Amino acid sequence: MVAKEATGRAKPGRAPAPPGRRGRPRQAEVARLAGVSQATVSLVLSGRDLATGRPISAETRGKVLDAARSLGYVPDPAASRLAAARNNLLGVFSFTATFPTDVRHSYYPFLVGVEQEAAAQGYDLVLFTGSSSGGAGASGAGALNRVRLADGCLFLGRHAPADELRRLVADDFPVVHVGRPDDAEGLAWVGADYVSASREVVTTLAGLGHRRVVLVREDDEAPASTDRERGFLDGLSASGLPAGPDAVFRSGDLRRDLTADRVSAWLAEGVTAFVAEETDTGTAWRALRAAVDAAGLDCPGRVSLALLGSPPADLADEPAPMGFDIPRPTLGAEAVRLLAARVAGEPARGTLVACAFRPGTTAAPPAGP
Amino acid sequence: MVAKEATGRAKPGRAPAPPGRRGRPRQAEVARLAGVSQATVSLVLSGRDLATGRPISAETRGKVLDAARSLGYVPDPAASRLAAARNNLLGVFSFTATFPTDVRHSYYPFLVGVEQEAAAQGYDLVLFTGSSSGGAGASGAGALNRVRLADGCLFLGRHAPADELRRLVADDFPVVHVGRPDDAEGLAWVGADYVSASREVVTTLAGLGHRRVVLVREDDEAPASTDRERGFLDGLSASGLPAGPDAVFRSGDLRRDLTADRVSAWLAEGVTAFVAEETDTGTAWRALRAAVDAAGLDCPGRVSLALLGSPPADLADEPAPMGFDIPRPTLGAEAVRLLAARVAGEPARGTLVACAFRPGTTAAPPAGP
DNA sequence: CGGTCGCGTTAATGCGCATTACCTAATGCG
DNA sequence: CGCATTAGGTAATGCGCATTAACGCGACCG
Repeated sequence: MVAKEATGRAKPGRAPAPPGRRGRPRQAEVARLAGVSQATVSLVLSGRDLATGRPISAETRGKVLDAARSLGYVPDPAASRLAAARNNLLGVFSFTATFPTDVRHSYYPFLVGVEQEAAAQGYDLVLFTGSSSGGAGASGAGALNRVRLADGCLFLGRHAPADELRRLVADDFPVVHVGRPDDAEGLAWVGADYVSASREVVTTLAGLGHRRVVLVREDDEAPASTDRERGFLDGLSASGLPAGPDAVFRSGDLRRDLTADRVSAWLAEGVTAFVAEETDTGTAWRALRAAVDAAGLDCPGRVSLALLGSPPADLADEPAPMGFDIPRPTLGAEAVRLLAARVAGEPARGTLVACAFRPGTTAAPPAGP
Repeated sequence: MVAKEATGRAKPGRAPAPPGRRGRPRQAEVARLAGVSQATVSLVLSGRDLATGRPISAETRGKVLDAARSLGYVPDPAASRLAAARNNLLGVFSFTATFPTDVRHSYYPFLVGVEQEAAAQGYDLVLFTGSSSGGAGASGAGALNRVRLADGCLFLGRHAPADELRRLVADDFPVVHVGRPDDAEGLAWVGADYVSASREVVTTLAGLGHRRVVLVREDDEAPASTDRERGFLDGLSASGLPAGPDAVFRSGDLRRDLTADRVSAWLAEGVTAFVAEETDTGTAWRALRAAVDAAGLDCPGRVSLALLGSPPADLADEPAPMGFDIPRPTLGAEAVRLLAARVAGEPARGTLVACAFRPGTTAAPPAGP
């Protein structure tokens, strides 16, 4: 029967019992007590017998269950996961440092959705911090490799090192980027639908009676900016309003260029509403408000204002501007759903999540002439 | 050399490559690439060669390290742990559901500290989702077991299933509870020092000239409540003020019992300041404010008020009450520090974290007679 | 110049569980 | 009654890593 005592070697490999494992009973002990084999214990306890048409007699089941209960058996997750070749872990990698307050405002609401959906899908979360030299890997090159310990990973933040990310994607490691990337080559992503949301803001203004609206934006080319502009222009067209180049005011230094005089001039030309893009610093919105205030204009009595996004945290007390909010929890949940699909083998794709329109109190029908 | 093809059996046990592991390189592959054995790879990567006086030549080290880097190797946490080692993962298990807004306010600030300190100590975090049917285990019995995958785990929330937690502790699994538990039997914990903070509030009031102060509290026996009362009474004694039983007003229904008349009566007796305990709902503070308002008393002109904690989120706009804030990030960081120590083998202990005194605008010297 | 170290490396082994090939007995079927 | 099934269970195997006895090979000693 047994026949391999060929080598008379001793037995190496015996490791000292690690903490947390001490007197814990194993399946083998349950098996001995129940008078069956370890394999049977595994089958019964995992319920795999019923599922896979591999019936175990009720009597045996009972004996095993009793034995397990009386010994207080609990499965070792490490062993389970090792044997099952999957660890039920989803990574969340954030490039932005954790400290800045402005990030926390977007990161944690997002995390709420991630957490909820991950739990629903049966995954636990591993948080990788881009800053600091966390975990095994340093922060330099190869830092992203840490995430391979999970079954898949979410990436947040604009400053993702493209090459390293590409490497992961090339290795077929399931990855989902949060925020539409510049170059979505084979990369799965979820993003907010700025185009539709911006369009809705504009059509709503048009519905209030505004015939000339101006968009105020910074001078960059981020997808987030161009999407908003596109939505803005779409909205104008859809409302039958002129969507020419003078409907957009673009400047690299809004604080300097967006003056009270400029605003007054627009009013004289028939402009009755202004729309600011959202940026992480809220520059456009601040400049717009400042200029309108300086011009002594009442809002929404004299001019209507809207913000294509949420106001910066420090302006949370002021009256809510018309605009839209990014449903961060939803975004997080959608990201997890997509990632789970990737892990399950589905191909990469991009997904847009609708934003929530916010009526606010800064818009009203235009004043009479 | 080889000699055990004795049994002509086929090879069972081969699991089909499941999703989620795909191209993840293993030590064996690194070994092949480097032209050494898997054991050598393990020795080099774990740095165990230097530590245990088992030197590996610099040349071999280099080859292994290069191979590992180029393959993007990361150890499998489950395998590491199974083989009696660490995986540089710390768990965070929260019992309270994550959704309720009131929880987010305390959970995420705490997480900020945890994250930062974990990164500093070289750990990554695993978020075990307590709510919902998370991870491998259901939410029922044995749900806590998932945490054994990590090297240790933080537990948040009051509703920790004592028996399961006890089991982990009994198995010598490193655990740190956040919040002083009712029964700290062998359990490591971190908590806020309500006693000292409450005392400071009282002595500050006394320093302003108040000679009679009343504490308003609900009728329960949570450590958080009794600690505050103790600190309150300590503060009175330390200031040479009467700390008799009539210095504490205790009621199961403050909204009903704490009336304007009652407050007026206290004033007539010479009371010039009131202190409310903090609860999750802010009941005591709300009731106190309502009564003072109803009595038409100016604060801090006529009476001084203080809150032994932070005001509830919905009252964040109102003037800040004198009191103290729980330094949640610090608490989180301290929890991680303690957990890391436990993982390293140090014995369990409890730790108190000092709260930050908040002057606020609701306290002033007592009005003249 | 044979024997011994010392050093570097490898082969073998097990952690606890899941999986599956195979085995035995009881039963069905023509 | 002989053979094919089915039911019920077991033995063997491997997941990926850490550990350690043993091995090979020069250097060094006597």
